[in-house]
Amino acid sequence: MASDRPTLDTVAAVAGVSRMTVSNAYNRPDQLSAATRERVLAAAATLGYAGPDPTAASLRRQRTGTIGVILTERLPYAFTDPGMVEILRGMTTELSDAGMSLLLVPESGGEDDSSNRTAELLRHAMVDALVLCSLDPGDPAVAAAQERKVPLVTIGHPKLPHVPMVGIDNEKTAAMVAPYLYGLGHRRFAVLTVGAGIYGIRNRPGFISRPSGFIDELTRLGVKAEDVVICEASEHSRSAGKAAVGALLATPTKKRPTALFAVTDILALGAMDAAAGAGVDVPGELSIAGIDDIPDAAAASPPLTTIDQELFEQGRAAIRLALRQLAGEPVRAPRTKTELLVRGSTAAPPR
Amino acid sequence: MASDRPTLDTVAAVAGVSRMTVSNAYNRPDQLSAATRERVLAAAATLGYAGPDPTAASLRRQRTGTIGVILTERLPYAFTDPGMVEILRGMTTELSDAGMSLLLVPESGGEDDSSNRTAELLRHAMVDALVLCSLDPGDPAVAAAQERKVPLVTIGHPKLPHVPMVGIDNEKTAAMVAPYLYGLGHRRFAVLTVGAGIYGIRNRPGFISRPSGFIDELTRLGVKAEDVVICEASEHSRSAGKAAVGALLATPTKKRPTALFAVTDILALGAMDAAAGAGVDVPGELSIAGIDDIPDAAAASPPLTTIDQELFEQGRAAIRLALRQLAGEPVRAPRTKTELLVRGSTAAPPR
DNA sequence: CCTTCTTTCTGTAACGATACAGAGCTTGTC
DNA sequence: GACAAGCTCTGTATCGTTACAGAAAGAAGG
Repeated sequence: MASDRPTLDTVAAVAGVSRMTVSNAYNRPDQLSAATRERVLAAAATLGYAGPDPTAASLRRQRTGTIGVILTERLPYAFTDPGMVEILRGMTTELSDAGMSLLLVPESGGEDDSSNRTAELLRHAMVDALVLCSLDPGDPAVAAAQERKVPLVTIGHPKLPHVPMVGIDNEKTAAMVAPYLYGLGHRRFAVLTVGAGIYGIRNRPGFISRPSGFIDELTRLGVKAEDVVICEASEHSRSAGKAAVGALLATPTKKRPTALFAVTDILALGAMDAAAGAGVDVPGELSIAGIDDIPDAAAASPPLTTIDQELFEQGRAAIRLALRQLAGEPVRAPRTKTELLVRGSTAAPPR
Repeated sequence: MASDRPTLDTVAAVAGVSRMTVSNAYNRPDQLSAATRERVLAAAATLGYAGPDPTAASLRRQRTGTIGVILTERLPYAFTDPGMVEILRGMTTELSDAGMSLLLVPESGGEDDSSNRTAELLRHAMVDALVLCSLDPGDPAVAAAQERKVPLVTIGHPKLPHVPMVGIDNEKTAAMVAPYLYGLGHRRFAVLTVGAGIYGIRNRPGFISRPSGFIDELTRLGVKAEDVVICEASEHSRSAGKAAVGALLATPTKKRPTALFAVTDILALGAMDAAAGAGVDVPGELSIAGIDDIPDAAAASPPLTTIDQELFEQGRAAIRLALRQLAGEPVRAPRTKTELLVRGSTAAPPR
């Protein structure tokens, strides 16, 4: 039955007009008479013409109408992270306004092989610009993205030359929590982060720099290193966060830290789950604070004290920067505000 | 400085080889000697060649390596819906394995104008196949998608001729909740759904068919229509769900329904928020059940009784069906399992 | 030494559209 | 009636690749 797909020429021949007229019928209705246009569209309908081929049109137009995004973790993992989802939401908001689409490039495979696969996918991605989201500077995807020679924007990390970056200073932001908890009277602390080099999941820079920023600040306040316990989750998830503080909660009350700083809200919520399970009162016996202010943070009970880093706005800003580069306008990276939101999960230590 | 972008020809000339050899250097390393390949790549590096243009390559190859997704709601809204996110997660899982990318087509603009805009974007989307997610049959995006003449898959709705559909039977699924609650002893019910024709947000078919499936089943069990109160949220969000049951909770205890069925977990959680705020004990004074089994459902307190409809698997299945069509293999829509998960938010009515 | 493979590389012919510049033909104006 | 100004419509020249078929040259085999 159906032989080859009809093209503009096929339609043009049937409608008895030139190929350009058919093209105009789709793209510039004002360039031809209504009568001709209808005749062309009728011919197209008869032939089952699907409309101008988007790929061919993009090639000719030299633009794709798409912005690509590379996320830290493998794509399916990214969707389990409310913080990432919030960034994506911000990006799509801005893209909606611009009438552009979003291309999510997955990380296929795992282990070391992923380097080649990702680079390969990136090479074939039809995009006008790329946004790199919290990638490790050494990630092969970063190099592959740079080779593409399209406008680039990074979120969180890494800072590349000539590439605008959106995000917060992880060390400084984490450091904000220290004086607050110290001021409440806490002297024994725990830090919950994701362990380095976890199989199958790449580490976000924040998993290293946030703990150190927090601890450095504590040190400055006079807290001794031995009074800071570090808990490492096996991955960035609520359940892993819960599991990671199990041992901590099992230590005798006298010795146990009275405040826990989790480097993300996900982990903080996991810690709250663990506390609830172990019968440890939050904030009565243990204060918990996080970073991100994901939607679940405020809805938790007690509501989680955290630092809002405007993830939604970061997503918007990233796309805006990409669009500005495409338009040839000058770009300068915006400052992202961070604000400590004191809620119910933190209080003075017991006694 | 930088004049025109170098192309394959430019590189070929500099490396002293034919254009095809340069192409092969990138795509088929086994088709040329290692020495030549290095020479070519060196020339490319010198020229600042970004690699073969993905759009041109796609045109020639007649495939994009991308599957497009159209979601019910405007894209930014979709990311606030954990159910949608779960479906997306499933889709990306399957796409990762296939080494393909995901294109999210936004709904730009709002109001009626959106019809044209969406169709327009769909027309330019460079994809090998499209997945339509819970769209209303009358949505202009549905027609636009069909005109594209690429393999199609729908999730949830609508059922289109020759298009495989993934999803559950909304009426039957909702009907499963009725005998369970009735069996617990409940006789006065409330249904929480999203009101029809809300501005700026299109309605998913489930918002209509689920309430009717539930109510029909109740009727069959002998419950009178006057003993079923319908609450309509202004949009599909937790807070709107909370607001929508405010009046309900304010009614005198004697008259108040003892069981509430929310057509989605989001709404159910909103109802739980409202109950908590109004001091109504769940499940002591009010049983609440939802549909979806989103991650937050199990984590809620009390954990939410709901129906698992395997959203993650639905996402995977949709992509699998699309890929199978692309491969020219026969497709048949899979059955999605639904299972009532009885948790802590439902119990026998008071007294 | 001739034949038959391999290996390595090259030309030609699409892939399916759009930008741009202009060609006819009306219409309007004085 | 001549000339400018619109409106429609048409050719030509790319956009930057890859598929395919084969050519040239050296290796292997008898």
